[in-house]
Amino acid sequence: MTLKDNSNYHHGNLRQTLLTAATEMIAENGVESLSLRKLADKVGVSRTAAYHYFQDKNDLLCAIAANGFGCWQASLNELKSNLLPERDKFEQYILGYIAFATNNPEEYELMFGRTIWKQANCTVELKQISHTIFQYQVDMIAQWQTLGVINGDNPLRIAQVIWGTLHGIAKLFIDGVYNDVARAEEIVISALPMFLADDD
Amino acid sequence: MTLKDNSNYHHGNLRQTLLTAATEMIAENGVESLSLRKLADKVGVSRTAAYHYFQDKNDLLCAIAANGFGCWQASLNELKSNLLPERDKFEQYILGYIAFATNNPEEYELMFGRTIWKQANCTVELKQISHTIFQYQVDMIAQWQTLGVINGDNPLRIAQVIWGTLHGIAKLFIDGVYNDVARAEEIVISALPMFLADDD
DNA sequence: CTCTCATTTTGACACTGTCAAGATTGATTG
DNA sequence: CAATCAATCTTGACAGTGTCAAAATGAGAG
Repeated sequence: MTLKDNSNYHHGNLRQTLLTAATEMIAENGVESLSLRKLADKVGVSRTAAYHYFQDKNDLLCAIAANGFGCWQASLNELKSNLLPERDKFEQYILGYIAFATNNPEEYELMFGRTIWKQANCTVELKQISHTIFQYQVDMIAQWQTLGVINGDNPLRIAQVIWGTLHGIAKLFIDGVYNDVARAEEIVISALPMFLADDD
Repeated sequence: MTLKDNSNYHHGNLRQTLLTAATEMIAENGVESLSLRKLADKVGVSRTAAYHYFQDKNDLLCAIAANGFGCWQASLNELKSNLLPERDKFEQYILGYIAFATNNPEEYELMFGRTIWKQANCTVELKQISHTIFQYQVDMIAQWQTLGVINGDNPLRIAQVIWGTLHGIAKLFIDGVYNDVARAEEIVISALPMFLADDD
């Protein structure tokens, strides 16, 4: 399907159209298979039109990733504002993380993958929003630790370990090392007792 | 430096030469920046010479990864044959995993990354050797659990969780989400108590 | 010496990102 | 209303990529 409707020139909101179309293409076939030319075709615009809104391909990808972080942030806010006991909230967080990753595998790959982060390809805008969220998560986990929901002495360290675990399990499935994505949730559930404080 | 010595034709052991040169280039600048043409230049051979030994670029990459798994297997064997108490062996395994990943980041990326594993790009040869090693690791961890060194009920699941944690921490650093690679070891050390059985 | 065939090269094609220069058009003036 | 302007989009071009088909090369067998 083609997304353009107007005449060729002065599309109106090409920037947004490009973003959504690109996000769609990535979700379908992965970051690797996104080319600016195919994107332009899909939107019904010439090869280099995107260069008026994005410095280069990398800039586009960063903008998409930034969007993804926005969604994830919203998800976190929703979690924070519900009324479950803290222990259940932590479980929700864990499961929510894996759900987000496995439901949007290609976007997750973009947000947390080497395409963007390797050798400082990362935009300042993206660097800001992502660091904010990283910090936000660390704070959440640190607080759960302070509240006695989860184990460990160093709050920062335990937050990094938990993130690492979630990220690692997600990645093994997303990258295809494991095939059956449905298993990701099972695995992370069996990781839960490792984190939770021993209630006796 | 150029690796060829003979005359142009009938290089002698071009396959091996290509493999080592490619491995070198990947270690230096990452998988993404390896092109068959630059590789050919470095070896002093024409662009398409590699096609006589590898079906395509992917086939080459799989062969390199297979090599990497060979090294990692050797590392595991060495660990298994030392005389430390099992608990210390487990620690050595954990630290060895992170060391391997952070010392050979680009090769690790190739071995466990999406370039090869996504959408069945993986060679049968690679699939075999890697699955053997995956299973080997799972067995090791399962045995540590049986011996009471580490916690958990389902040996397979705990093995997957531990692998996930190691993989995740390694990846966060390798892909550049975290910058200071030296921290990887610290983080994984603080993950240790989570796994180890509570000795009281 | 000639033949054969594994090995390597050359030519070509489609695809990629990106730059520089031109074309189009809606809005803004006079 | 007409002319100009600036934002927006297109065309042309270039270097780089993987890969296929066909040609060239040379080492060893007969």
